[in-house]
Amino acid sequence: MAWARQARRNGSKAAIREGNEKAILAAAEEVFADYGFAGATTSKIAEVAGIPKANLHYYFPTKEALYRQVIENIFNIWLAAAASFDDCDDPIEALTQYIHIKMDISRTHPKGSKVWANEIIQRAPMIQDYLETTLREWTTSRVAVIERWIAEGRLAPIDPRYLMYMIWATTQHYADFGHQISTLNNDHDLSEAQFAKAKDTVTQIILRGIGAIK
Amino acid sequence: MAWARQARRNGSKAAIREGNEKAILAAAEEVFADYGFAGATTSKIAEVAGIPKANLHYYFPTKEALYRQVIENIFNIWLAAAASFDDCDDPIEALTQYIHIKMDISRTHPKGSKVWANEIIQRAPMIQDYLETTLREWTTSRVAVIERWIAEGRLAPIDPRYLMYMIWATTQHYADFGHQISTLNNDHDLSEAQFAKAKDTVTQIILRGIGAIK
DNA sequence: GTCTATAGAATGATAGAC
DNA sequence: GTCTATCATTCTATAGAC
Repeated sequence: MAWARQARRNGSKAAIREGNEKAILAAAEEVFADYGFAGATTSKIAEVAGIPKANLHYYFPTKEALYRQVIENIFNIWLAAAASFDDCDDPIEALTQYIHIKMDISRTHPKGSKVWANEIIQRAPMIQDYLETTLREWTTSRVAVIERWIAEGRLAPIDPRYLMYMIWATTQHYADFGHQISTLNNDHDLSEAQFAKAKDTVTQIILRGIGAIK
Repeated sequence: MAWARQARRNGSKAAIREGNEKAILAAAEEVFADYGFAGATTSKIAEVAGIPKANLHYYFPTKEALYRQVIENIFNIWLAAAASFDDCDDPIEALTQYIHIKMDISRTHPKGSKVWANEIIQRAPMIQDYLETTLREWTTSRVAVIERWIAEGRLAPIDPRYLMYMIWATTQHYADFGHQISTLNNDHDLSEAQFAKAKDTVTQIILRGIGAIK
């Protein structure tokens, strides 16, 4: 389409759309994280995005459409992180890698994690389909890998599902409960050094806990 | 007060108040868990409690007052659980006990846990005072105990704070993310046996992870 | 202590001029 | 693509009869 190419080049139409959509999505992630779906208001999102409320509805017809987009974004980020889990058949390396990436995402995308947490707490009224398809399949396949490692005597005989929940819980806690952690850190966000220490502690306890290291 | 005693005996006034307050608090816990503070509506709470909305405002003048009461309840339950942590100076026994009780609370009070999670995700707009006083003091004193255990060579040298966050995250996950866990369990809540297994797995990984057991 | 009716404010979404 | 004005709905909270 000639007009779209030209638009991107000279800053009209498509370029404007792209910029505004980004601003709206960033604002929506923040407001949904802070208030949940029901508590978030489109006017607040528009205010944070710096546009009139009517424009928000021009780009995203409904609050729900906007919300689903935000949820999809964090879910895809996590899925991509999970891929690294498969790149390697050494349990120590694979799990270390996975825990580290999950911790890093909690640090870089805390808002998305919070939106997800809100959605699950509310029993996934909008995204139950993801849970029953993609997430269920992903989990089943990784459980199988861990079971094989156990069968090969490379890990202690723990139930892989509860290990997985533990990894999710612990890593996402640094995003979802980040405010509590900061408060207990004398009202300061964890420094880079502190966060590195947390990441290391989490990894060590889990790997030692499943008998992967001494 | 003679009238109050009599009321409790024959089912009028004070007895009615007690019954209605209980019903409202239970309904409020459920609705706040499902929608967060901003998303919950007083009419929904009244509906779940089975009373007209105007009566709800008769017992609890504002939505915020009701919310604070719900939050205080779960916080006090956790504080009581934490006491058991102190009853014993053996790290294995104390931590096992604490993890078990925290897991049991996730099983028996999932809604309260969710309300708390929502509040923290939203950066504690209502209960920041608890975080800065009671929770901070409690944490500091327990960190000191764990540090002593480490100094005595009874635990591996991990940072006690990150261990504590791990225990909170992992145990509360079974309440806050219970819906996700059920979905991955083929849409069934964890059975008693499965939950016992989860509890055992969590305890084992953590205790082994911090070098308390082999 | 109960409950209908409603005030007054805020919400999601749209119309229509620019 | 922007934005003011506004509609229909829903919200918290209260007034006032019973």
